[in-house]
Amino acid sequence: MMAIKVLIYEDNENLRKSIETLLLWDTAFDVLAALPDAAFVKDDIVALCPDVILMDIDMPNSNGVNAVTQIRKTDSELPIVMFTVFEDDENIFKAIRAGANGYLLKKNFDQIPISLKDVLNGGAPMTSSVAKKVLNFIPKNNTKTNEEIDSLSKREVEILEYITKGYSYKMIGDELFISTETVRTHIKKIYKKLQVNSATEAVYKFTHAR
Amino acid sequence: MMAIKVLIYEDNENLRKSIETLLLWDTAFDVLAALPDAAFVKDDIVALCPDVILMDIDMPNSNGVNAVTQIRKTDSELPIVMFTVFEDDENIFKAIRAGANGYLLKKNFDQIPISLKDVLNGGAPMTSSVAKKVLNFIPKNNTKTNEEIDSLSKREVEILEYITKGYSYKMIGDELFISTETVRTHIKKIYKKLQVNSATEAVYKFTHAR
DNA sequence: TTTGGTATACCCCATTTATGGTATTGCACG
DNA sequence: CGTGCAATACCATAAATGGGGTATACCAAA
Repeated sequence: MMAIKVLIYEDNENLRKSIETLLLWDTAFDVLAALPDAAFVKDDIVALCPDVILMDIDMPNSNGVNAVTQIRKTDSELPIVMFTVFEDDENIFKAIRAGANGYLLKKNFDQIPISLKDVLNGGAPMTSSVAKKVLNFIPKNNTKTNEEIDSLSKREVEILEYITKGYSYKMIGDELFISTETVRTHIKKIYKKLQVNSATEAVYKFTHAR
Repeated sequence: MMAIKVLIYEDNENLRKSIETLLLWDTAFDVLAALPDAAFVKDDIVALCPDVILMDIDMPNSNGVNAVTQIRKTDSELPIVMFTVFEDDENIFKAIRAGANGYLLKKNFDQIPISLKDVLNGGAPMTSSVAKKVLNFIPKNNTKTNEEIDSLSKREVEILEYITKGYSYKMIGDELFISTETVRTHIKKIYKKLQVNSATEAVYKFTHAR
């Protein structure tokens, strides 16, 4: 079994050394480099060919999330585990959207080896508190049905969808082969049913239901 | 410390007994009931007042995901951990959207105690292979940045957000303590930058970017 | 220092939208 | 066979919005 080639980005020197030491203990790993700065992450990858990357988020002169974005521009597969103290929605969301594969908190330092192995096996290692926040990013089924919107007829929904796309009354009429006046009649009923009095308000209610 | 009151739904009798036995070993738990069917889940909850639920997905006469949906109609907080062999996107997605808090695979049987404790502490216990699939539900950043939207100034974005919420020019002006005319000036620039000519069009472009 | 971008504010004018009506046709449900 | 609802269409009027200007103040970058 070949050793897993790891590339580490972590600006804190003590922590960086600690991670190296931790991984040296485990013969499964081969630390290619442990760098304090991800400014040249793309060059580093070309030069070192890592199997997996451990990436801090907060570093001077660079940002771990940006670094992930950079990597993903050329390599969509290389597993990346974020390693950070940040546990807020914003950072987690940004990292995931940038294309990170795992999200490890610094307080779970000891989980580094298992997480790196895990991500290489196609998993997405993350602390369960982080997983909780990830779940929150997924829109839930709204159990309580929206009466106002349900009361709209099929035609009304159709017209509201055109409104949503920014069509004017005239454009909608042309599209549906009905007069502008008829479009207006439908819209008046829509506004009554949704209890609004402008297109943007109706769109807001409509798109924020469910 | 009071014991954690657990309610179990699992149609397979052997497995059901095994789970009970496993939790009996751990004095932290108090198994209220282990039922083969979730048909009367809402009544069960009212009668037993569990702290946490372990829910199988595939059961005769009922479905674990539907059961979660039923529960969420009246209780949005009660922690629910799914316990299933299904590892496909479809089932995971449905369960999460229905409002499940954790997703445990039957092959990780031994993780039941830690997962139940975890979910009660606000975590979202899940196997990392499941976490991986959950991540896939989150839309990734489009590497190609939207130049039009990026060109908007901070103030312009702010105003566009009010437009999105259905505010009229006057309401926006009142909200930001600027004149309606200034709001109009901003909006004109927004339309120029986004190359649109109505509020609904702008909102459509804005909300459909990213 | 000049230039460019941002934020502020006002004017005029044409178009679009919103609100209030009225009216016909067709279809489904009791 | 009415009654109700959906879908169609038109009229009048008022309010809001969009497009064209012009102008000042501030700040940062060239």
